[in-house]
Amino acid sequence: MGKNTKIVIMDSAEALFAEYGYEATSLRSITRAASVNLASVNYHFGGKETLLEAIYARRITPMNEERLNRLSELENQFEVIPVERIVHVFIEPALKLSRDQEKSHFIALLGRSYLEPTPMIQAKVRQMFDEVAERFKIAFANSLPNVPPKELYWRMHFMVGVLAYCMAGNDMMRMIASSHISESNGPEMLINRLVVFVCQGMEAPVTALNDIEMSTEEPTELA
Amino acid sequence: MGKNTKIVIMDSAEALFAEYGYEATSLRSITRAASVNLASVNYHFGGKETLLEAIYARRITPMNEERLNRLSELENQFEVIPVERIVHVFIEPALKLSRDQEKSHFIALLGRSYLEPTPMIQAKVRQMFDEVAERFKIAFANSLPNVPPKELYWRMHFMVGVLAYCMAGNDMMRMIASSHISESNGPEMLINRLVVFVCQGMEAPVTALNDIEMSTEEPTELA
DNA sequence: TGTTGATTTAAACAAACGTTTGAACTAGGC
DNA sequence: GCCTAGTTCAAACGTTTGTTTAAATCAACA
Repeated sequence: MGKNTKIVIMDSAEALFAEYGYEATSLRSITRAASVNLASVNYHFGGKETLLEAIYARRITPMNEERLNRLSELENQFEVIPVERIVHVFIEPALKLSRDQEKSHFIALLGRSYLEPTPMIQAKVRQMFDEVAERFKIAFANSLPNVPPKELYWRMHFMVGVLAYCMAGNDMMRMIASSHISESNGPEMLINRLVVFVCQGMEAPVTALNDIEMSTEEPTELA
Repeated sequence: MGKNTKIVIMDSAEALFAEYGYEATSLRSITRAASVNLASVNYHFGGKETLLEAIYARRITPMNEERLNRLSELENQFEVIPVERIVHVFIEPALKLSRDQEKSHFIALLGRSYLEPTPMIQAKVRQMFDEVAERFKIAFANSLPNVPPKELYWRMHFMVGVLAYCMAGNDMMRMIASSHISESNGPEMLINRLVVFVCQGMEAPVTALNDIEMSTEEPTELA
């Protein structure tokens, strides 16, 4: 029966971490929401920090596997993969989780984690992310031969940034959840819009970089 | 002499909040870093939460004023403002603060604040931001007559998202700070790259939205 | 049925938290 | 020089935090 306790704890903690943040969520509020004893967290997970790691691992691993599998499919299917497909395969496995009532809490938690200062969180998220980033970097490089690697590096960061923001769901996801937006079916619409937005940025002509050498009006105030 | 104490406290708190987060930073660590008495925070600011509000107000107000002033200049200068100029005037006043050693801490703090779950922080940041968002929304609408308002709404969110990510400086800013990247002068390079990236997304043809109706491979697992 | 190992429980732990208190101190104005 | 308002200070306040302990309970096998 102990297996069930672990799951109940992770579910409650996941939701509370997402809503109030890791630091602001106490083990007491978690165990109260899960209707288990306070000591259960330390017994099953070792501590608060290890609990968080377990929560990350539970969702991130399958999500990244899906990203990589679907990227492999694209590599088999195309000689040179259209950029939209790469972007879509990167973004969709993350944002589609917000459809799932059960997993939607985690996606908000993960979105925030990208900006979280806590070193342990930083390390954990980065480690799990770098693994897929490398694969996608290669894929992008193949589909965007005109974009130099260094430029690609930055644009991928931008992609991750806006994705993290959408995952965290700064009232954006909440607005599409509350379906007073008549058109289309929730997250799908957001995903499509985001893919279009990111693709345009990824495919931007690199020569345009120096075109925007506009007058900064005021002199630089520090060296 | 009390004025100085307030400033020293705000400076230390700003840096610590940025590095460890609001919840994880104690008043004791703040006052220790500032070399003032523990009770000083409550005496001068009323409490931890009010201290944070004061820190926000100190930097956000002038930043937003600069954005609005420079947008007004553009409105006087152009019949129809080029999109890059609007994007630049929105992004630059924020990211240029990371050049300033003193204010760079705050910009990281603010970047995170966009995703912060704490309700008080959410409210404060949104309130101070909505004021400028409305003005820029109008400006964008004028310069992008082919983009419907609802679409514009989402794209502006994307812009804010990727900007927030860059502000928070998830090791990106750290990499450009550590100048082992030979080319160009730090934040300027990031600003230009980000402007290009965002502009492409803002100007994306709206018809492209439905072009990306790609096979989602697996059936939607929930309704 | 009795015993063993795994799990749950209530209670307590020391440490750290934000905040409050009242006395000590430091200026200017009369 | 004293007095007053503003500020600093050490100390303590009551809570809350994550973690630990040891007894109680449970499930299953011999």
